[in-house]
Amino acid sequence: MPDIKHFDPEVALDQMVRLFWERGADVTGIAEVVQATGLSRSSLYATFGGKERLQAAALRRYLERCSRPVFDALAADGRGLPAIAGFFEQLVAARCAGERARWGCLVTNTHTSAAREVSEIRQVLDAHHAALRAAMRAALEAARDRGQVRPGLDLEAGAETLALLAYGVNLRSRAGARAADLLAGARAVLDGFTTTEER
Amino acid sequence: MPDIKHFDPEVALDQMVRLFWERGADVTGIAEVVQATGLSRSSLYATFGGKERLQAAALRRYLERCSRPVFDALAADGRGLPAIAGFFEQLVAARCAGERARWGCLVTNTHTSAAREVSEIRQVLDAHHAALRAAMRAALEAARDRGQVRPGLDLEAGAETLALLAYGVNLRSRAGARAADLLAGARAVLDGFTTTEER
DNA sequence: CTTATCTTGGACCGGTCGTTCCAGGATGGA
DNA sequence: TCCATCCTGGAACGACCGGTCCAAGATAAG
Repeated sequence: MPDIKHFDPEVALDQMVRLFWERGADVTGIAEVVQATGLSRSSLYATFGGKERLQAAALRRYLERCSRPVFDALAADGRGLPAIAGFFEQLVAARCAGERARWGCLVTNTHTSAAREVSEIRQVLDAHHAALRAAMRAALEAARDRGQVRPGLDLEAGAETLALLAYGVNLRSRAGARAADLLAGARAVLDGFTTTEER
Repeated sequence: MPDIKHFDPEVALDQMVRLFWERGADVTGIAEVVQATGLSRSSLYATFGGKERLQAAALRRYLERCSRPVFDALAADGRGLPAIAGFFEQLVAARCAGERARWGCLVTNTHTSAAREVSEIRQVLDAHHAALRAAMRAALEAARDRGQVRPGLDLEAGAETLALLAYGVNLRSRAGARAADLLAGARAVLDGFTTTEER
């Protein structure tokens, strides 16, 4: 029958994620995508559509491949507050050191992108927030069941707090914040959620 | 002697702040600045320099006119935790309602801009963070002196926490977060900082 | 009024933007 | 092998980008 694609769309998506994440989607031209993926404009447009669709597809893939696994692990981790502390330690380490230091988080970065008005992209932003908040909520519930949490803490509000904190960490890390500051900021929140006995 | 400027540079700056803030500096072209200010390219370049200089000047003006007064008021407010609570209530209200709803914060938005690498701009980002953190620190000290703060709270870390939280609020508000969620998130942090008696 | 100096409007520059298009190559069933 | 179908490379599109330039206008000291 017809010809078949000469490339793997998922591999191409991974390369686009990397590009949009490091450089910023708004300031990345199609020519750069062509160069990074090795594809031609034709293949790009035939497979994904225009630039907004490209950005949306890359964002979805980031959520599924980078965010979701971490969220799922956090939600499934039964240790309670130590799991949340570990989440932030891993986060700060990934944002401030290694190959992706100072890249921030693609979802966080997209919050300020012009494309945030596109409904396809806004939906991913909202889905990300809901998933992050749900994972935090699950970890807080485990903490409450283990008696680690101070009485009177609203778990829903606490989950929102931790999500907002993660956005703050991602944002500041892209501008070169020091890991120690970010870690101390996260620890102060968790200490405030802890029972006096456990603290 | 020579001719004199036919416009007020500060008024023009205010119009640029508004433009960059609402639309995003990266995706705003010089032509839009020309239209918004009513100036010609010549006057723009003669007065401010190229686009990065424009962006830096607008960012500095935002800090001085929008951020600094609020920070100063917070630092001077002796009420302690209620002052911080009031800060977040005002912040959420300004970000989620009124003329500038969903604009976020120009400084927060600039953290993900391509121009964050420009040293002139990075300096403003860092200055903003230092000022915000110092104001939070001052308010926390007042709270400690009034016995509102739980024993063992590291004020420096707590100030960083509150600053990160503010960035999170600004970021999420630009994507349309609900005011109630943001407020609840802020309140949970402050509750965690409060002594059991005051809570 | 003249003159020196600065500002202003707007044409213009090369380059890049996102997008479209088509000729030619590759594919696999008949 | 032939053919219908799809994919690919690359040229080309108009629009816009940030930046430069200069003639004409405005200004105020002499």
